[in-house]
Amino acid sequence: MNDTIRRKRDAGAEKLPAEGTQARRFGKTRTAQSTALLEDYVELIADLMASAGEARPTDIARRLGVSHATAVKTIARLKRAGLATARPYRGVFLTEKGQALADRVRVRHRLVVDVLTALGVPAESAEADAEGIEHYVSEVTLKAFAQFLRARG
Amino acid sequence: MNDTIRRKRDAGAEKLPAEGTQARRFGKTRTAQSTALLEDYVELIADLMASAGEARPTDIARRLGVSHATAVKTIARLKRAGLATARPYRGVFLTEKGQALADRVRVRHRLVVDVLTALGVPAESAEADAEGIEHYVSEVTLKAFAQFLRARG
DNA sequence: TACAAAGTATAGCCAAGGCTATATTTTGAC
DNA sequence: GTCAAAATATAGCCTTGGCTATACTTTGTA
Repeated sequence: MNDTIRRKRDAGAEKLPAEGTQARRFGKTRTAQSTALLEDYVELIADLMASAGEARPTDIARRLGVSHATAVKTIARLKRAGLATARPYRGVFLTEKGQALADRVRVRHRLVVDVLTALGVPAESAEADAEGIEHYVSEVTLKAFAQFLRARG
Repeated sequence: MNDTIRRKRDAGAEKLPAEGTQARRFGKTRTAQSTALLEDYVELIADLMASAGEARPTDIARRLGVSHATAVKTIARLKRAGLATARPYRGVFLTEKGQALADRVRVRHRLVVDVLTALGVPAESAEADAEGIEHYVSEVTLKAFAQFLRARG
């Protein structure tokens, strides 16, 4: 029908901001998403081990709001990633690597929640939002957060 | 071999914190992930329309760092979601709904970047991290951010 | 005007992350 | 010691979001 668009297809093309930069940025975000779930699992497993003495697929599933089948499948991924060990019907355990990740995640989570709270976000929202936000906070930003909290006393 | 675990399988079970709450929290995070990508696309399309006068699959793909095929497929999803319209070989346009979403996303993005910057995060990191963070900031938190920036002048 | 290059679309593949339904194992109670 | 219930595992299916390879339009230029 009409072809108002497409007339001069490269008009303004060179005016676009550096695509490379943004592409890399988005790319990183995508990668972060794939690790976010594993981080959640590792965090939760460490939590369950500490509070209940063991981490069972059923508890993990319930806490994450997914089916046990899904939990089991993801635990298999954790094993493949070298973050956890598990033998059939015998519970899940974190490897050293998994424990290290859990520690890092826990610290980061705390920091994000504290910053949100310091900014005036209600505790409940801070906890809920941190669950999503924490996976996308870089080391640099994390340092700035810590600094901010320290300065603020 | 050993069965140290599993001995008393419900020990401490009732000591676990309210699973319902956390399950819902994680559940929300999952849902947010599925909309995050569409938000990115809508945001970018609006940006391209404004800066280049049109939004073409190839440009979208390049800016997002994905293949054109992936971009085309996701654009189809945008159409299904009622956020965009597109006819073969004729570019992508936002619907009213899509434009409204783009506006909301843009405002939110700005707010997140500004808050990060105010906290001392370097501009580049702030931009990069905001790309991931913004999708997980609730309305309540957004309000707190705005308030914080206002109070801080 | 014809044609090559650029852009666009489609098909078919893969892994992740979700589900339900169907085994199988373990456990605790009888 | 049996056996039912609970937990666990497996199989098969779906959607999303990525890819490459291949085919088809559009466009600008020779």
